[in-house]
Amino acid sequence: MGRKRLQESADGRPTVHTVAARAGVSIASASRVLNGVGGSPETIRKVRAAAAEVGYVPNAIARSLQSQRTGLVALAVEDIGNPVYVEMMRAIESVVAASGRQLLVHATAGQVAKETALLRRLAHRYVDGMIVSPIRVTDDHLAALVDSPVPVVVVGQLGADAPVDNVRTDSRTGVGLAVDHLVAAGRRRIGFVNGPLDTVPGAARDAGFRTALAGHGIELDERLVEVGDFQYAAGRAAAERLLARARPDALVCANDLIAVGALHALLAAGRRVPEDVALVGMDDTELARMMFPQLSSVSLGSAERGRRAAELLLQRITDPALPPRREQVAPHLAVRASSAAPRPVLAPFRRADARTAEGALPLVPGQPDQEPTAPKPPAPRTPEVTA
Amino acid sequence: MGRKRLQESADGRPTVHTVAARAGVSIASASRVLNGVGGSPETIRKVRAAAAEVGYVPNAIARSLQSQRTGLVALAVEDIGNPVYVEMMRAIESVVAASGRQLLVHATAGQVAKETALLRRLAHRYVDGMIVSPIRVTDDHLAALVDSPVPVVVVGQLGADAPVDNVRTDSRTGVGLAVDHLVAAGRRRIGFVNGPLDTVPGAARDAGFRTALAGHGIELDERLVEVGDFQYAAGRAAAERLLARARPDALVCANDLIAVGALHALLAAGRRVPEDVALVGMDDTELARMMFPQLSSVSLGSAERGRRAAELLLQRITDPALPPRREQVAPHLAVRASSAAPRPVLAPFRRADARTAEGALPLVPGQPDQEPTAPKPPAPRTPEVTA
DNA sequence: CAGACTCCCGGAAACGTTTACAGCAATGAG
DNA sequence: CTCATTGCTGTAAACGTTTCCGGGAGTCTG
Repeated sequence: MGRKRLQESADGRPTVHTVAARAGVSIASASRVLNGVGGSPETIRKVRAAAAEVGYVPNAIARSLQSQRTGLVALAVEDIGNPVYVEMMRAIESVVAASGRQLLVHATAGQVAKETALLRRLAHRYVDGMIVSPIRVTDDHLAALVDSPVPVVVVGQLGADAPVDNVRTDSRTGVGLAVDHLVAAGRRRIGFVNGPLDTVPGAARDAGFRTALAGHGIELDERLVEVGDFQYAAGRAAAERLLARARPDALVCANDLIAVGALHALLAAGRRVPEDVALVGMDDTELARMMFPQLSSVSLGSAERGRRAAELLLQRITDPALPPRREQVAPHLAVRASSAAPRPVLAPFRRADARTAEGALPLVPGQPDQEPTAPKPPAPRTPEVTA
Repeated sequence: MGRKRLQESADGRPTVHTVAARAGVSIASASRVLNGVGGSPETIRKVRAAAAEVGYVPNAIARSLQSQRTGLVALAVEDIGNPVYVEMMRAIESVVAASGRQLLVHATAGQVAKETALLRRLAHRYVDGMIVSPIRVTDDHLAALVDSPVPVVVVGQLGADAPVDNVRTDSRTGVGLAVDHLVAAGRRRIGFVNGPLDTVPGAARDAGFRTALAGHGIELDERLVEVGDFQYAAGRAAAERLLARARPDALVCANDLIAVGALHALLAAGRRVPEDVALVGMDDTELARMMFPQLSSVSLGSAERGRRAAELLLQRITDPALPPRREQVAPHLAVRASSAAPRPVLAPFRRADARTAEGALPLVPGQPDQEPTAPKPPAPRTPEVTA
């Protein structure tokens, strides 16, 4: 004869069978009581007691198999050390939590393979949906996204035709805001420290920088452009390379981590910020405000993008038939001390290293930021919680 | 008659039944082929083809129900915005990934209820194990940890008797290292900006600070102690309160975020760092190196703790019968520019506010750190048990 | 050529839960 | 007093996979 049907799970933990047997009722009754639907007072008492005695804890996997949902939502980002993703994550979390679900985060370290694998694994029903923010988008990627078994929302640029829910910003324009601001402040030798050009944001920002300079009739000196990756150390190294061969009077950085690296490089090289070199970062993370001087930064609305992505996802989870949607969040510039001092120039700018010191404001951090300058609050969006 | 047994899942996606039917084989054969075990060449061909045609993707939930494992490991931390957790996470991730599993992160925002809920939910079998790093430990908490249905490893202090795998550091001693260093550099009016005292690390660091001062025969001026929380903004505010009522010549901060806040407060108040006030943070995160001047910081070995915790967890997953283990990682101090200038004092220190400026090194960031000075405090500090 | 061995296959049971359905007792109305 | 209604209950069928087991065909050995 076969192994007698036990009432415990393989590893010895109690199951609903255990509880039912102990309470002297059927598993159906036990399950009902445990879920709080139905049951006579007496049955409820017995089942509750039995469950407590054996320390019953339901197996969520089994429950999910039956109910076809897990109550979990995943977020896959490239680098969880980048504060921009932290802000995004917080925004997503609050929306997701409000729906009674739980958010799980996975860092992909920008490896396409890893990210695709995650999709192909988690998405195999471990989660009810996921939000991914890829910085490189390959065809493989796209394919995995398009026929994902669970709803997916992408934060970031994606081919216009991709039938995937998508929340993006316009970082080309964003870079333009920074350049406009610097030009208005009299800066002309504007440098750019970017991330890898084979990433979506890297390419967009490069294009934005060139377009913006051209728009002001400034010819680009290629020695003023340097590329690293989107991290602090690489940003600093890239800025050092740039400073070794050129004398910018302003630097635009492709994100705040790079900007912090550049700030360090500048100070170490004895340049004053903003008097000698004005500095503008991107993403407008908390990090920008933590620096001294506080960094001007182009906000790409990461919290807002996160919030909207989460809402899109929840909608799609409840109604998978929805057509693919695309939303856009406008960038805006937060001017702070690192670029606030107008460069006192009288005549058409000539000598790049004719720097003056006076005229620079004695900027003290702690002053309220002169918040968003540019395309003022994009829309009457619902008030956002995050900073 | 009842609904005919369909070969598709409820939501219309193909199942192994679909594939088997289409390939003209049994589900057992289909499953075998899909898992790469057995199958004749012909069968393999047919099944593969069928799977590709219908776009079959296995349901991981069902698989997990059968195999009793998910291949997922969760990490629950309080604040994912704190770089110390990012470092820990990276270390854990690399160990976990090497074992073929995937790491999921959940931020609990320090809410006990949330964390316990996570435990009670994820732990109900969604993951094969989890690492949690609670900053507040309640009885509820402890109970949830002890009888978690899946293996749990705690990073942080826990009652000595708790039968839970546990990797800790000794932050009492850690604070002592900072104080020793500052005293050796001639500082006497040493302030302390701490996190909440009702947290485990907050309490431990407070005790460490008091003990260390006493060890040097320095009487503690309570005005030099201030409390916020473990974030940047609160740290800055706390430092401002402290500076408004006292004139420290050094500040120890309970973590690097607070230290950055304090740095900001100091610079805004016109104090030079390190000439006027030496500054030491804790956790030795990347953030400390990103500041200008770079911050001295007490490393609590977060990456190492993460790595060890992950190893402990993997061991326990494979062998749940292991007795509870406890490991400890020793703190050490990284001295950098923010505290490197010895305060030039000749005679036994007298007047607390008799500060001098000369003698301070013109410290340039970017110099190699004078790495770990000493797990070498004056007295062999009590190796610390619980907090 | 017979027997043993190997390989592949399909049926069916399991993983632990939820839930449709039907039976049954108690209650209320007429 | 009868019948319909209500409220619980238990049986059993799902959810989609993996895997044990027995049977059949083919191959090798003696």
